[in-house]
Parts: sequence; C-alpha cells; structure tokens
Amino acid sequence: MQEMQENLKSAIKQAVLNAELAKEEEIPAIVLEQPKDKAHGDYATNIAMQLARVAKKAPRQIADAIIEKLDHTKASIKQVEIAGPGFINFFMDNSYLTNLIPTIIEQGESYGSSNAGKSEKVQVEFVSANPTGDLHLGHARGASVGDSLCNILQKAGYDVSREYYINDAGNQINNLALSVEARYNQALGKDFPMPEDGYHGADIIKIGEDLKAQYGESLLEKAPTEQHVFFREYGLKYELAKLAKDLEQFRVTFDHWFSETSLYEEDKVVPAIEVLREKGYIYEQDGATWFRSTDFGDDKDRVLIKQDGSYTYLSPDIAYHKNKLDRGFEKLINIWGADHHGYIPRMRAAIQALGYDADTLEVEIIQMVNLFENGEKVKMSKRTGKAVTLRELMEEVGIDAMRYFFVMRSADSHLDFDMDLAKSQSNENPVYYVQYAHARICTMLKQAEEKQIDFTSYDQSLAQSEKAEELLKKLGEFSQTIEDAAINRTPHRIPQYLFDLASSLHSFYNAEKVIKEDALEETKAKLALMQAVKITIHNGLKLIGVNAPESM
RNA sequence: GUCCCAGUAGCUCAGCUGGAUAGAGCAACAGACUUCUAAUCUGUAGGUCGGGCGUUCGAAUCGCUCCUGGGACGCCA
Repeated sequence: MQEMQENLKSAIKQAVLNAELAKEEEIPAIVLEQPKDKAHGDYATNIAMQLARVAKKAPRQIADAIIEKLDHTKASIKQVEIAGPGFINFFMDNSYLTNLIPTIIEQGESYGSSNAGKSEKVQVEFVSANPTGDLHLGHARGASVGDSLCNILQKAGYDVSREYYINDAGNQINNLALSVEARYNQALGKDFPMPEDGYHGADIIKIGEDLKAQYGESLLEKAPTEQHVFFREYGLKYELAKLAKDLEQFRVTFDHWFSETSLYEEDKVVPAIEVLREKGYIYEQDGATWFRSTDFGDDKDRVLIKQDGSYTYLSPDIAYHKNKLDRGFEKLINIWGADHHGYIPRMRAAIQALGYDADTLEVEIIQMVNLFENGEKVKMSKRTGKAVTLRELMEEVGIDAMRYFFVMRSADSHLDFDMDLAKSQSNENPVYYVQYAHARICTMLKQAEEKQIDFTSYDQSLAQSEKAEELLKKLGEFSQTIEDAAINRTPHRIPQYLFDLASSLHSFYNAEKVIKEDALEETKAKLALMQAVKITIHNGLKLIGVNAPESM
C-alpha cells in the first residue's frame, strides 16, 4: 500500500521536473488523498493548484503537462483524469489489493503493526486517581482512553510504558485515615462524626466493617498516633488493591505504580528543587520558596515551599517528572481530567526549567463525563459519596460497551453517558454492530470447516465485486489509521474505523452469499476475504480493549 | 477579568496539519427474512457548519472579533 503511494508520488514529482514546471526545490511535498467520492479515483493530488504560482500557469494547464510526462507503468496507474479546478485523479490498477488478503492472513495478530514510532520511549501516565475512594465515570473514561492510546502507540512501533502515580503522601491520605477511623468507630456502634473533609464512599464504610470483623474493639487500645498510622496504612493498602482489581477487570493494567511517598523516602524532592535553584529559577519571598515559572510563559510564579515549611503539590510533581526523564523516557504523555488543565503551563515550565524541550511533556486533556439517567443529568457528589462507580457500571453496562463508548468520541468533547441507553443494550450501541460483524464471519468460517472447505489456496480474481473491493480498500487502510491515531493521539479513530469496516462487511454479507456449494473456488476466495476481515476486526477491537465474540 | 474545551441534520457526534457535491448513527418515511445470525441491509427526506470580518485560486478547517454552553483559575491535592 504505502510502497505504491511512494511510487506514485515519485512518479508525479518526476513528471513535474520533466515538464519543466518547477525546479526541484520549488516543488512542495506531494500530497495524495483518497477522495471520498470514488468517481474521483483511488487517489488525487492537488499539486497542480499548488504549483500555479510557481509555474505561472493555470492549474488545469499544469495538470495537463504533468499527465503528459507521467510514467504510467512505474506506479501501476490504470487511468488518469483532470477534474474540478485542477485535481489530478488516479485510478489504480487494483491488482495490488489482492496481495492484501494473504498478507493479512499470514500476519494474523500482528496485522496493522508498523514501526512508525521508531521505538521512541514513551511513558503514558493515566488514571492516577487518589486512593481515597472508588473510581468513577471520569476515571473510567481516562482509563479507556489511556489504555487504548497505549495499545495504539505500541502497535505503531512506540516503546510504551504505562504508569499510575499514587498520591499517597498529602493531606488526602490523612483524611482517609480519619475517615477510616470514623467508619470503624461507627461500625462498633459508637456515635463518631466523619471529619470535615472526609471521604463518604461506601468503600470506606466497608473498611470500617472489615476492621470490626477482624479486630473487634482491640484497635481502640492503641495509642492515638499508632491508631492513626494503622488506619492510614490499612486504608491505603485496601484502596490500592481495590483500584488495581477494578482496573484489571476493566482490562487496564500498568507497568509501574509509582508512589509519591517514595519520592520523599528516596530523597528526590529536595534535589529536584536544587536543580532549579542552581539554574536560577528559584527565589524566596514572604517566607516561601517560589519557582519563577513566568520565565516560561506561566501566568504567575508558583510556590514550592510554603511559609510553614511544607511542600505544595507542585514540588513532588516536579521531582516526579524529573524522575521520569531520568529514567530515559523521550516523551511523557499525561492524561488528565479537564479540571487540571490550568496546571499544564506550570508543569511545562518545570520541564523546561529542568533543561528539556517543552514538548517533551504532552498533556492530553479528557473532558468531563455527564451522567444521564431517566433523561436527567445526575449530579455527582464526592462529599456524599453518591457517584456512580466504575464497578457498578461494569456490572450494569458491561465492559465491552463501556470501553467502546468511552473511546469512540474525541477526548476533548464533553461526553454524555446515558445510563438507560447503555443498559438497554440496544442496537444504538455501536459496539454490538462491530461485534456482530465478527460473529457473523465466525459463523461462516465454522460452516466452511464443517463442510471441510479448505481455503489455504484460492484464486482471488473469482471473488471480485464492488462490495468486495470496498472491503479490501478498507482493510488496507488499517495500518495507516493506527499510525494516524498514534501520531495525533486520537484513539477514537479506531472505533470509527471499525464501524466503517463492519458496515462494509454487513453490506457485503447482504449482497453476496459466501458459501456456495456449487461454486467451490469462488467460495474459497470469499472465505479468505472473510478471514482477513475477521483478523482485522479482532485486532482493532483488541486495541480498544473490547472482546471479539465468536457468536452473539 | 484571564485561560482551556465545545457550538456541524430533530438528537448524539465524525470531519479541523485548507481542497471537489459537508458525512455516520439514532429518530422519521418506504422497502428486503423459504437465505452463511434481520443486533443486518437497500432507498428517501433532513444542514445559512453559532454570527461577522479577514487571509487564500479555494475556508466547517487558518487569523481576528463577538455570542452561547461547560470547565479551570489556592502558600488545596
């Protein structure tokens, strides 16, 4: 596919030179696009319009000259036309498409892979929810997008590491300990108020009950500080185990869980600040230590060490990002909720102050998820713990539908999650449409197996049709789609591609019968095509963490 | 007040490193099951791409500006 495009491009370039329309250095990069309307050919280029100024001729005249000098044989061109204001449309000799099927079948699970990423070492940090409660809708979206993006980057040849940053050092963990203490006492039947900023989730109530079952009232005999440490450690361990379990069930795993506390234990925070101080980006004012982030375009300077001597959140974060870079990652991708977008400039400033290019850090912002139930927006409140959790959604909606739903939209669009629609499992949910295409193929292949039709060798020319050609073209776009999704960090391209592919398959299925006992050779060719589609759908769904069922 | 995201068909959204007649799904309407799964397919209808100005041979796409909706602006994390 790509080799052919390159051939075509070089042929066009040569034609421009031969026609003496422009000097080599004046020729812009030749862009081939695939027209939406197939009446406009398989590929089109706008080079004639782009050259209009340089060549001082009308675009259509230029196009004429190019075509005259074009070497048709070199790039398997069947026909060339000039259209509209000066587009050159190429109709290709589509025999190249037939090579696609054996290629896909041979590559199997690895079909779609490329080395576009050139093994660049990329770290993706995502979810990173505080271990103080259950994961909710927003985290579910972040997990879906993050994991899918990682899969896509890997498929496109990047060296990817997935990381979860555990905020286990700040005030919120104290509040967790206090909340656990309250719930434990309440479980023992005592009238014990929740702390002001306590966590009201059902999970903490469960911790209280577990502690009662395990220890009875014995924990009350410990000294207050000892108690606090105990509740803290117990709560943290419990919450982390739950996070990992929920995420794993959601088919999201991490290579590394990074503890904020470890930054202090291994003395990483002070040295990171010292690096900035040595470079002159640190100053003291009003009894606090400041980072001059305005040197790098931030709105205002930021406090690193407060008057009371404690760190702001930014300090360990700078140390953490320095640590990431020290580990040799060439690109850091952070996936954050929209409520953190204001934090980007100071973080990028820190990256630059550490001596790296600002673009080393990329922050992908995921817009909010609104939950709708019974046609009304459901207000979610952390304070009362009345948020719909990832776990509840997995049970009610199903993992496949969630994974697909959360990644099918552009991440910078607000997402309305309609509980009733998701629960109803109606045909409005496109994941079934794609899965159904896969299941249909499996049924056909199973029948072929029962009839003992062996299609290891076949003659592809026997299965040519308009619908078959559409399918083939779609199959051929898979690798390019993955590359685009990887480079632009747009995982939603994958479900959209899969939907299109499934659509082509369903259309083909309705137009043509595959298994025909009286036309065995034709059947074999079609079965091979089906096998290729099956592999591609399977590989695509795998990228977004959705199962490809054999039957539905 | 400053910053970020969004505004495209009745609804939910693609398309945005500029290209040809702006695309899907749902909803509406008309059809297709004696068939390898109808969770499907085929067709019809539906749009001043929020408004204006500008750049360009060409703008949904780029720039400026205004309007509307959502979010963020702590020596919290």
